[in-house]
Amino acid sequence: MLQYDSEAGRANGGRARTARASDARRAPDGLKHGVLPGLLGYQLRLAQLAVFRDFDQTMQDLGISPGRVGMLVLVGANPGLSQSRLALAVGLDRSTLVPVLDALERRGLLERRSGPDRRTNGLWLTVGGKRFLASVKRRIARHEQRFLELLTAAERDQLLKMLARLSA
Amino acid sequence: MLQYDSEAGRANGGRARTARASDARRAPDGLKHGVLPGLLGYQLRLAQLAVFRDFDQTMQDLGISPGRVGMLVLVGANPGLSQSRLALAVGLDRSTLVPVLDALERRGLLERRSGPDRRTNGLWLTVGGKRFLASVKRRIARHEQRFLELLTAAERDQLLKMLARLSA
DNA sequence: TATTGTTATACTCTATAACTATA
DNA sequence: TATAGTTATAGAGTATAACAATA
Repeated sequence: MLQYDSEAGRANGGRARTARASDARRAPDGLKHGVLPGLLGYQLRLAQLAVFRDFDQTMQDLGISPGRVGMLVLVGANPGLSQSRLALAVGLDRSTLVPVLDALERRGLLERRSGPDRRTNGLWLTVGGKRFLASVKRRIARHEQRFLELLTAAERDQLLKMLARLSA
Repeated sequence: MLQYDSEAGRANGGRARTARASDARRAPDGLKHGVLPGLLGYQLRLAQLAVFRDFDQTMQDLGISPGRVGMLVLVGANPGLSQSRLALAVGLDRSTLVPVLDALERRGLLERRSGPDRRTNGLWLTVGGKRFLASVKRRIARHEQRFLELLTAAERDQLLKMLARLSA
């Protein structure tokens, strides 16, 4: 799987290109992947795909995506949150959120109540939504565990810190 | 921005939940993000978004996505590659690839030539495609540089290794 | 005037199923 | 029968523009 692929070459400002070991080596699929394995964006993408694939399998029967779980968590942690604030927090346009919330409401996981302002909706988890979220959280813990097992505690801390630095 | 959000709780098999410092703290947007900042999948997603956002800006006038660049690199490194093998390598269905290749061919970046088999197309970069790819690679080098600057050389190696371990 | 939620619409990326031409 | 490429179609997920109600 490959969503990002390149050979960087001349990273050092005009000097002759330094061939890297990975440039000519063939991957398990018999193809040359060039410098890809050495590219941050590429490895980041592959790792993210692996983690999300496991997430999907973990949540299979619950039928919920990482993005939707994120919304439930935010509403759970910030009861009465408005749609616009939630949209901002999850990086979506507020119009995009409308059908998403419709679906979550139809599933009985959350509800829109009138907010402090007559323009505004406050978002709240239903009782069922809270129960659902608790179950999801337990599974997320197991899901995370599977990946954290691949790292030592020190590595785990370092990885999280480095990732946070990259996205800052 | 948030595509993945949760509070894990009980990661340790039934013992009482250990509250983490981040659980109640408010993020810069004034919202409680719960344990999110401590979740691997969440930080991975945020880092990937940041890197891809920078990639887009870097390639702005070239109008090419990470995924498309990956295809060009693979075709460049493996001339005569078949569509099916490319689809497999990039994790797409072979039917999905058809319109993508149509567009790249229309842009004059690659071409389908008859393959070893009369069912098969061989994919080749055009002269223009090679020139384009070379230009893209120079920009990728600068793009990568911006992120690698945030890490020491040792950290960079360690990060790439840890990411590879996660996706293995 | 500005903000909140909404609608209508469209674009991107992806998959599945069925087709054709080969093998 | 199986494989390579293609077509038609559909489903996520997202955005922009314009609107009504309210501030």
